[in-house]
Amino acid sequence: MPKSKITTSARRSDRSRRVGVRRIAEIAGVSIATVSRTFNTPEKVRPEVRRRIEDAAAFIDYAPNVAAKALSLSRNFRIGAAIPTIENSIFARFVQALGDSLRDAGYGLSLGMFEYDQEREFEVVRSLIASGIDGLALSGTERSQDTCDLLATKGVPHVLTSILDPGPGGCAVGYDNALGSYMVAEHLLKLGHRRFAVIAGETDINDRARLRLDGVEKALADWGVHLPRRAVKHAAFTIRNGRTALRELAVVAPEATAVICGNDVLAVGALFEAQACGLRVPEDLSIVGFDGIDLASEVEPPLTTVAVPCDEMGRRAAQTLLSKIGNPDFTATIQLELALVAGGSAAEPTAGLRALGAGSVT
Amino acid sequence: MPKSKITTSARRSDRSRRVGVRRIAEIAGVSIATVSRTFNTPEKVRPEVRRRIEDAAAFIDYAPNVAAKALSLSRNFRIGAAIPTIENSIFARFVQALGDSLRDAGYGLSLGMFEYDQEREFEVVRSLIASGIDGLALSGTERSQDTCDLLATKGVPHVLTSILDPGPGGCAVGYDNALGSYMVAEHLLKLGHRRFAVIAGETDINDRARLRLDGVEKALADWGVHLPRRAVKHAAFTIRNGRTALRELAVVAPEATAVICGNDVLAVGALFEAQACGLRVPEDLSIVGFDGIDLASEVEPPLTTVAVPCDEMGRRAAQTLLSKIGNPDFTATIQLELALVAGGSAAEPTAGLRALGAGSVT
DNA sequence: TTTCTTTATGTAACCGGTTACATATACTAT
DNA sequence: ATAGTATATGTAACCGGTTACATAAAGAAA
Repeated sequence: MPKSKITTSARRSDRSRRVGVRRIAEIAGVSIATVSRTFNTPEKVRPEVRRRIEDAAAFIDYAPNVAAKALSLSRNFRIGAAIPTIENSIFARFVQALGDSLRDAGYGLSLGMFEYDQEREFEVVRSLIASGIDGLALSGTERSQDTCDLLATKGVPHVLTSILDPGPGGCAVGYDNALGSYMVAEHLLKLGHRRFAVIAGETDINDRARLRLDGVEKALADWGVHLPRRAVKHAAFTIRNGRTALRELAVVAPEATAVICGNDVLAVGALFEAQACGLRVPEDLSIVGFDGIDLASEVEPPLTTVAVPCDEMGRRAAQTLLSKIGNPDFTATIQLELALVAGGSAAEPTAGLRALGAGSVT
Repeated sequence: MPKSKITTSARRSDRSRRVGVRRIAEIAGVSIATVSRTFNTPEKVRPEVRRRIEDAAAFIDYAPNVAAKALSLSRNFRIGAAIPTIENSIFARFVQALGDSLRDAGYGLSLGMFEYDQEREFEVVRSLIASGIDGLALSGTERSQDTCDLLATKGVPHVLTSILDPGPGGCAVGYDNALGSYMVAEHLLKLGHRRFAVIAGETDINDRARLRLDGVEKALADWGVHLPRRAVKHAAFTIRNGRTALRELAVVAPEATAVICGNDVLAVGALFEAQACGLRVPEDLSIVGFDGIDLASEVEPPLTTVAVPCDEMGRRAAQTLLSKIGNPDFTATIQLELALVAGGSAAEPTAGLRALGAGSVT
C-alpha cells in the first residue's frame, strides 16, 4: 500500500503548510508562475492580477527564500572580498563602499581578512568560495600559486584592487602606486631635501609596498639623488613598527632630513616616535605617508600624504565585478587618480634625524 | 504528445549533466542517500563504501552547493552582525573574532554598519534578515521600536553585545559599562583629582555611552565630588570631536584637572588637541579613555583607559548565538571582565585646563 | 467566419541537497 | 530452521523558488 502517496496528498491539501509563492498563488487564485512573474517581470502580468498578488504578498508579509532563489538561478547574490586587514581604515572604508554598492545591486558581501599572509589568503579565498560567492574582490596582483590555481579551476570572476595590473582575470580597479610615491618624493625634492630615509612596507610579500618603494627610488634617481640601502627599513604596517623603524634610522641614517613611509600607519608611528624623542615635525624632520587615512589628518601636524580614493575604488570594484559576473569575458582596468595632500608634516630640510642623535637611542 | 517527457528522460540519461551527489553516486555505484550519509553521518556507511564515495568526491573535486543545503535544511549557515562602525578598531577586532569563531563552526558572517543611527540600524537589520541569516549579533540594548518589532515578528535569534541587559531576546555578552567608567574615575579620584570635565558620547542615542556617563557620575557622587553640567560635553565618537570638545571645555570648565572621555577615540582627540595647544599630558592635564584600542597604547603618552576584551566578546557571542539557534529557549548573560590600563596619561592634578587659557581659544 | 498573432496564464520539471520510510542483508536467539 | 533484530542501502518526496513549454483567450487580418 503506497502510504507515502497518501501522506503526500494529505500534505498538499493541507493548505496551512503551503508557504511562499505557493501560498500567495493560493490566496490570489493564480498559479505560482504568475506569482513569480509578478516579482520578476511584472509587465507580463495583467495589472489587475498583479495587484491581487501584491496584496496577497503583503498580507502574508512575504519574503522570498534566498536559498531557493540561489538554487534555482545558480547564483548566490553574494560576493566575497579578501583584504589584508580591516584595522587600517583605508580598507574599512573600501569595504564599506563596496558593501553599500553591492547592497544597492541586491548583492551581499562576505569578508575575509588575511593579515598580509599568503597562506592565510589562500585559506580565506577557499573559505569564501566554499561559502558560495558569485565573485571576489582581491587586493593586489601577487598571491600564492595555490590561490591562483583555485581561482582558475573554480572559475570565480574576480577583480584586483589597489593596483593596475589586472592579472589573468583581466579586471583591475586601482591606482598607480609608484606614481603616488613618486609624487610625494618629488614634493620633498622640490622642498630641497636631498638626504632621505624610507620606511617601506614588507616589499617581499606585498606588491603595492614594492611599487611604492620603486616610485621613491625612481624619483630620487630622476633627481640624481642617491638612496643608501642602509636608509631603507622594511616593516609590517603598524604604528609600533613605524616607531621602531624611526629609531633605527636615526642610528643608521642620521643624515636624513626626510622620512618617506610606505603608508600612513607607519608614518604616524614615525611621527609619534620623532615627537616622543623631542624632534619637532616638520621643523626638525619631514615625514610623509601614503593612503590619506582619517588619522593622518588628525595628528599634529597633519601628515603630508597621498590620498587614495578608497570610496570610489569600492564603488567601481562593485560595478566591475557585477559586469564580470554578467559577462565572463568582460575585462577592464580602471585607474583612479591620486592626490598629494600637503598636510604640514613636510617642510624645508633642516637638521633632520641627526637632531635626535644616536646617543639617545637605547 | 508528451514531448516534455522525452526531453526529461533524455536529460536524465545524459549523465554528463549530473552533478553533485548524483554524480558521485553514479561514479561510486551507490544511491544519493548513501553519498549524503557519507558526508553527514559517516558512521552509518560501511567503510569500504565510504572510501569509494570519498574517492569519487575527490575525483570530481566535489564542493557541496550551499544554496541546496540551505534550502533543504532551512538554515543558511550564516549570521549577521549589525555594528555601529567598523572604523573603530574595537569593533573591527570584535568582528574579526566573531567571524573566526563562526567560520570554525561552519557559519558565515554578514556585516552591517549603521553609524550610530537608529534608522540606519533598522535598514541594516532588515537587509541582513532579507539576505538570509540564522541569527544576529547586535550592539547594546536600545534600538527603535521598528527594529524590535522586526526581530520579534521574524523570530530572529539574536544576542546583544557590549552590554549586560539581555533585552527580550534573553541573550547578552558584554560588560558593565558603568563599572568600567567608575573604575577609571575612581583611579583619578585616588590620584587626587577633584575637578573634572567629561567628553561623553551621544548619550541620547547610545545606551553604552549613557551607562559610561552614569558610572562617572556615580563615582564622583560616591566621593562627594560635584560635576557641573557645563563640564560635560556630548559628541559623536570621532577624533575631531574630541579635539573640538577639549577646546570648548577649556572655556567652560577651566578648573578641570582631568578629562574623562566616553571612549578612546574621543580621548585621543582630546590628547592631540591638548598637545597642539601646548599642554603637557599628564603633567598639566590628565586624560582618560575607554575601550583599550591599539591606538591608545601607541600615542604619547599611552592612554590610561579601560580595556574591553573584544576578542573574547566575539568568541562568546558566536557561541551564544549558535546555542540560541540550536535552542530558541536558550538564554544567557555573559559578563566579561574589564581591566584598568594605567597608560600614563593620568597623574596627580596640577593646573589643568586652566593652563591652556581661554584666551588662546578661537 | 476562419485563421493567424499576440498576450496572459497554467503545468510541471528543475536546481542539488537531506531524510523518512521501505527494503534487503546479516546476525542472534530460540 | 525460524523468527526477530540490527545494520546498510535505496527510493522518492521535499525544501521554495524559476522557467520552458503548453494552452487558452482575445484581437487582427483575410
